[in-house]
Amino acid sequence: MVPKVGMEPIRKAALVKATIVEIGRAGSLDVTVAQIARRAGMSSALAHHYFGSKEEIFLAAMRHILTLYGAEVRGALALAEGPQGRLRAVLAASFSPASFRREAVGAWLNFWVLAQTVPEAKRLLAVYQRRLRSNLLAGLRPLAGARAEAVADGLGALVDGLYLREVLKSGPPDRVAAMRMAQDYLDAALK
Amino acid sequence: MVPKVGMEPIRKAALVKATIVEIGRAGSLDVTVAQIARRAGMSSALAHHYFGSKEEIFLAAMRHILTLYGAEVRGALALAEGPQGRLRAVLAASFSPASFRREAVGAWLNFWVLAQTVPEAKRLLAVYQRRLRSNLLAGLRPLAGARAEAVADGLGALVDGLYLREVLKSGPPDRVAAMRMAQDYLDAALK
DNA sequence: GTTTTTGTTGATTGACGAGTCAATAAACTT
DNA sequence: AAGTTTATTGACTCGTCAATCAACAAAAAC
Repeated sequence: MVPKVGMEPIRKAALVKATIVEIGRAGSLDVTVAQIARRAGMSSALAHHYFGSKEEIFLAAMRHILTLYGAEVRGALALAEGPQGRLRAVLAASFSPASFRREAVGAWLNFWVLAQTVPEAKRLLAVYQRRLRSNLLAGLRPLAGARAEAVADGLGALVDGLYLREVLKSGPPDRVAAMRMAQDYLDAALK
Repeated sequence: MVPKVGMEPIRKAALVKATIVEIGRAGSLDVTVAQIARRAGMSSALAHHYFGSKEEIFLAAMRHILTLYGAEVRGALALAEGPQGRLRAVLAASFSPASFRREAVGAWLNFWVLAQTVPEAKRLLAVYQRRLRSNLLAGLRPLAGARAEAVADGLGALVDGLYLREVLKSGPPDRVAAMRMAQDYLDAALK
């Protein structure tokens, strides 16, 4: 009830976070703006005021998740040494506690659905795929030569598949198992 | 306008087919019963009459896709010889023209979303996963021994991932490429 | 100190959609 | 032939929800 100045970024961040939580809870994009706004501690009118439309809210949430993931990758890559280390770093980032948590994975799946109808969502997902691919490729070329591309594509699909399966599993996410599975693929492909 | 007897199975089949088409078109589960009914050539009231609710319609569509896939696998398996042949057969069925077509893949993704909220949908998807796993396992045990389970899980995730990626791609589905990628994984794992 | 910008919400609008119902008609049953 | 079951739909109810609006309050600008 006490309006303060400089709220915009705070409100927007709160809405983005609330959106991911709500999508994760609902397990679908059937989440009302009112729900999101309530969780973020404001009226739905305010949510519309800042974002203009529900679609914009979703897109902002997507960008947030992608940004988070990007940061994770950069961070891990900075410490990595050698091609093998770089590859491990990329995989570790993909299955990091922050990225591989229930909410985020659930949201991820639903963003995939969103991408089928909203071009901007498709674009964002394509950016993610390209980035993953080129990161893997950088590590793979010295190790796999001409086969690097095929391995990168396979590994990318495997990572996505592991995310997908995580959604259906009950119980807490098992990052270690997922990580090992990706690593096994890599070892077998490089043998 | 001319009621005939014995329409129930015909109407139901038409609705199921229309559901898959509409979900594929829309790219989401935001499809109205009226849309589905119109495509199936009847009123929405009739759709409700036969299925009771929208959710039941979705579940019937899921069962249909799973049944189709199951038949495909059985058919391919009948002709297969030896463990290698059986594995190839399972993969061929997974990427068969009927299963790996746009509509079906799009519907598949959305059923995954449905499984997050509708227990019966989750159960159906679990059945599919178990079946795929045990089919792969049968072929893998003679070839991979103790590592069979890990390979089956990895290959299963890869197949799901390839489906997922198909959704985002533009252009017609490339069954051959998907098939090769799965086969490469297999070859590498068995090496 | 008045005007403008920024923050905020309750109330309302307008659309849409799932599910129900009453009514009509043909086809089987007895 | 009367009664029951199956097929079929147009019209309606009831709820939900995205988006808008009018209004109020505080801070910043002038």
